[in-house]
Amino acid sequence: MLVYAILELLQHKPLSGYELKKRFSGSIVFFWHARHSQVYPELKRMEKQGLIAGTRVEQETRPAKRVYAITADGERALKAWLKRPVALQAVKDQMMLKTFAFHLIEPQEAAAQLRHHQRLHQRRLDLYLATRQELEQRCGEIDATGDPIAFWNAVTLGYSIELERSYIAWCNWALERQRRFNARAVEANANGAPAGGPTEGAVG
Amino acid sequence: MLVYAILELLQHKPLSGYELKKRFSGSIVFFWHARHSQVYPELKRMEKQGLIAGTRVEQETRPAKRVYAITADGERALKAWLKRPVALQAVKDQMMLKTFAFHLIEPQEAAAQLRHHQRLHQRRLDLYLATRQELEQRCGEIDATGDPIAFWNAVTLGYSIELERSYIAWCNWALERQRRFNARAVEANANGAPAGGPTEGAVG
DNA sequence: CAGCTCATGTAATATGTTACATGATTAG
DNA sequence: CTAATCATGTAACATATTACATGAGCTG
Repeated sequence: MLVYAILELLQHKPLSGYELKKRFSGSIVFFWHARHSQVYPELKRMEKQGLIAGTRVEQETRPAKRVYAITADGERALKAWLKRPVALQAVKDQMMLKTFAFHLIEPQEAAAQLRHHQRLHQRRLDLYLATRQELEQRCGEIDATGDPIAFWNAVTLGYSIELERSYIAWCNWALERQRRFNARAVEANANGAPAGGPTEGAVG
Repeated sequence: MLVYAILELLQHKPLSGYELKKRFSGSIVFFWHARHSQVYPELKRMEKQGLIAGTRVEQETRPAKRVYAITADGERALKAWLKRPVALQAVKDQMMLKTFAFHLIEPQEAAAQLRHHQRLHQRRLDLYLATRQELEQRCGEIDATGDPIAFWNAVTLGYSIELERSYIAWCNWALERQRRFNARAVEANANGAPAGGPTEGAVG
């Protein structure tokens, strides 16, 4: 997949490994990322395959760099991939893995984790919203300008924003449900009834 | 991470590698998964570390199996991990990576991809909803029973469901936006104005 | 000259996927 | 007897992270 992420970035304009790495901290990083230790070897492999072509570029004030441009072969490969249907991706979510076992820790600790996580996602949401503002300022009303690059950029950004909002809303919902759950448990305890042991078959 | 996923599953009851693999197709698979080729070696490593203990169990009608139980050390490790705050996870989304470059393919092809993807997520949502129904039937009104295992199971399931709904809604939104975008482009074309070239700086 | 950014790499390790491989038992 | 399920593994490969390593040139 990294191959295609790189081809996408080079399709806009030729870039060096270092510049590519920085683009992976730009808008594409919202749904794909890579470290330079992965990018440099990948560029060499791609050049050997003929998907990209590198040229050494001397600079006046900075050290020389190796700039890669996408080739005709590279563009064909990219377009072919774009047309192949994606399979459903498996979800991997550490926070959910933890939450699934929150019955093992104290309720207030679980709540703290949820609040902490909510703050992190709120910060990320703020970043995304700022990015969208920037995009809109640079490109104006996107539907009006008719620029398809800006258009699809806005569409993916819209997804990223929705995702963060979902996460934040889920944290709120989970906290609220937990409050109600704990209140009932305390109430049941006060009435002398046990709070309920583990239910066989809840998992699986 | 796989270590903790396995510890979580073994915390409920001892399981063999084969049974574990199957649990990874149960409710936990909605946010974590692993193949048997990863599970078996991991179990050996964990046993060497003393987090779990395996016993050979003979069976009457089936081949013998090796059942692993969590140890006191394993439980400590699991609880310690649960209390450590999670870092924000990087998003990796193939569909978004593609969508970001949809300006390179025909609009109707892009739309087909979006519709296809929406169908896949709808199927997954249906599975999740069925799972929730099952859970509610088995455990009754969860807040009432007071079972914390079932409670957190329901909370994570709620997230999975929300996630799929977000994706489906996003597909609809993207398709609708694309229709409007294309309509304007056609209109602009009819008026003799070009539909707008690539905008420098839309990416980065 | 100390610390920063630019620029590019390698090595060790960890994680994850696909394919290969084996053998028991059961149901039809 | 044949296909399916139960049960467990290894090997090769692909992907990704962390740490190590170097050196140019600019800024204060």
